[in-house]
Amino acid sequence: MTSDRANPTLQDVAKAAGVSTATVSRCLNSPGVVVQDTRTRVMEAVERLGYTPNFGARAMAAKRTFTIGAIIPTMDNAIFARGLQAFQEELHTRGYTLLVSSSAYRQDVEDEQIRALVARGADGLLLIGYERAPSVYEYLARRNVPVLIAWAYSAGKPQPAIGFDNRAAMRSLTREVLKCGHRSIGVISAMTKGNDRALERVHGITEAVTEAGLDPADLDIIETPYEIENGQAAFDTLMQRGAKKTAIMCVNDVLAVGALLRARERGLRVPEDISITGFDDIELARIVSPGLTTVHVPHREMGRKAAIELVQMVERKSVGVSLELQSSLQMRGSLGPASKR
Amino acid sequence: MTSDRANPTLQDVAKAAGVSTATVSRCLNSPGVVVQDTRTRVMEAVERLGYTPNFGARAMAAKRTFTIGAIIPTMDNAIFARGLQAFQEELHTRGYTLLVSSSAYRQDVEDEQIRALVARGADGLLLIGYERAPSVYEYLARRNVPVLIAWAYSAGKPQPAIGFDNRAAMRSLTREVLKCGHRSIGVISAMTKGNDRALERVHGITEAVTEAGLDPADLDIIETPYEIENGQAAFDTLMQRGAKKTAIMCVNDVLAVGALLRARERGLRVPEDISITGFDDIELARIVSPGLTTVHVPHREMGRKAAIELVQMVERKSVGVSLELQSSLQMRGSLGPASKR
DNA sequence: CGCCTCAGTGTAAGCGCTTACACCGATTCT
DNA sequence: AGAATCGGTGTAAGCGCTTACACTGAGGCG
Repeated sequence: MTSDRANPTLQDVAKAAGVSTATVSRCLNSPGVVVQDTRTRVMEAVERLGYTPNFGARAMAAKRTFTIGAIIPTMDNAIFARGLQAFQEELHTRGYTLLVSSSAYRQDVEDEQIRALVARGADGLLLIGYERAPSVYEYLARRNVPVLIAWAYSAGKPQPAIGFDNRAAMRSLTREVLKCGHRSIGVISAMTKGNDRALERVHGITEAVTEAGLDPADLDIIETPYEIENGQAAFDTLMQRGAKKTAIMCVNDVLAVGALLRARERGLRVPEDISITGFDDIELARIVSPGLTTVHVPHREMGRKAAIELVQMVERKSVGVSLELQSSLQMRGSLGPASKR
Repeated sequence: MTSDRANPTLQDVAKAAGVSTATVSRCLNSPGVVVQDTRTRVMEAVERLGYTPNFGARAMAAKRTFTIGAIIPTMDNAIFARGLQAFQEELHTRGYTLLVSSSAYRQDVEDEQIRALVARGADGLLLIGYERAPSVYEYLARRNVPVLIAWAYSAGKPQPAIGFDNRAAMRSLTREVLKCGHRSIGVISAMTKGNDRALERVHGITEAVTEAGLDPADLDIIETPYEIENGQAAFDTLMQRGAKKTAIMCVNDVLAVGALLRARERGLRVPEDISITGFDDIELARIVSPGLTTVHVPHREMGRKAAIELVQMVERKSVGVSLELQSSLQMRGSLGPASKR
């Protein structure tokens, strides 16, 4: 039965090496405690049989999986990719494996995937942004699974997070835009429902505008899903309605690139005829011409530090501390003085 | 003990609902077989306790996980993202969950991750390209885990695959380049070690060149890792050595974009002074200006069909059939007539 | 009216692994 | 020399779940 064609088990290895299952297990998990001679014999049997431990069984017995789960809104573009890559690398050096799912920016999907990852025994979870149903946090707390929020940071939130202040960053960028003399500004936002990063960024714009003594109601704001095409379409809409804009601020680079492309297609010169700004500083931002003025986010640093902190939490060496990283303005060619009409 | 603060188990639910564990299990897995009344009682208990089945235990007992694993070379750029997204979506509609890891283009890492996914009970695996150690295929065969190859297709390989003929596609693109009068061609390839797609593409170029009666030895080929920066550096190298090139063919869009940027930085006009081509037709290709002439790959279709076939294989309704998809040339501005010196 | 059938449920045997505890022979100490 | 110690190994009890099989009572049948 046990030596059945198929999957060798600990039993099989033990038998093959002439030791007990306990010894085999020890060879695999704490080799130091087994004497050299036995160990080589066991390892050889492992090799010969092509044995791979059954993860489920192991997790069940050990109550640890050395697995971290991450759920990102999308894999479709590069925003999360860089940070996640760094996250994974750091995790790897610490002996953890990363499991990733993407929620397609849908809260119900995210919910489902959180449960899936927990059920799979994820020792900890990395989630993007704060906004989700309280029941989700309750569930996680009850299951005692540490969670770290990334890509966002707001003082005063109960959840540990590592990220930057989306609102403040956008505020500074907006100040620059205003400094260039722009007064009629269009805003292309991602869908803010369930996406607190986008919402914070929009807030940053309105705050800066207000602070400059302007009426934020004059901002022409449009919300659209996260695709280049939508950036293009939104740009059209914005140009067709209301006062003539001299600047378009986008809450992320993908939408900004869409706007930029469309501007070019419409024969507008950037920034002479119209300025465009983004957020995130993904690769695209420096590829397009003119380069996109945007907010630079320390993706890799964030990923790396998130990994470090989350592992601490998982190993109960930390209850979760928040960390605010600094974003910075990345000035490129797409922002210029407001065109005098 | 069982009602311990922490994770409710089947036991707990059973007790709370006043039924046996078997009944709870049945409610969860084949609700049809349980009478309405009991079922609602159980479901209510499940809800109340916030119960989530332990995946490991379930996998161990049922020998099925409804999980598919995929290992891609990188998440760092968009090549695999689109196809993977489609793959995941299709999987989801069929009740499967996708687990993704990235191997950073390293075979040893891939190897490790294959084992990790198998250990986690992946019912099937999606792998990119054919090239890997035979021992890996043996391992998978022994463990009886269905594997589907994607992003590549070569007739005559034993493994089922879904993809396109990288070599033939590059051959046609090269023919176009030759048709434009280019005779001195530089090639920027990704590292071909362990990356059969890149190698095939290079072969495609040499074949087309040979077929045109030229000497493939005149091709100036350079290999470099997969980053925009490297494309830029490679472009410099290529321009500095050997005969003056009129066209640079890159085995993928990322490198091509790097080359394009550098060309621009060096004050070269594309395509008047130099032509540049890519491969993959990722988003970047249409963002840059001039747009990149490249090979369009049906990413989403590939992802979707891969999911369908792999599920068939996992459910033992197919032993794995290969499917060749058609790629097509995507002509944009970056390819033009050879500059007459 | 007793027997068979069958739908609905319970019982219990694993699935493959980790680990507390027991055990044993070889040192080391007094 | 005998006791205490200790490193190396085996024994066996779960971990939480699925499922073959056993059981029970209600309805249909002759």
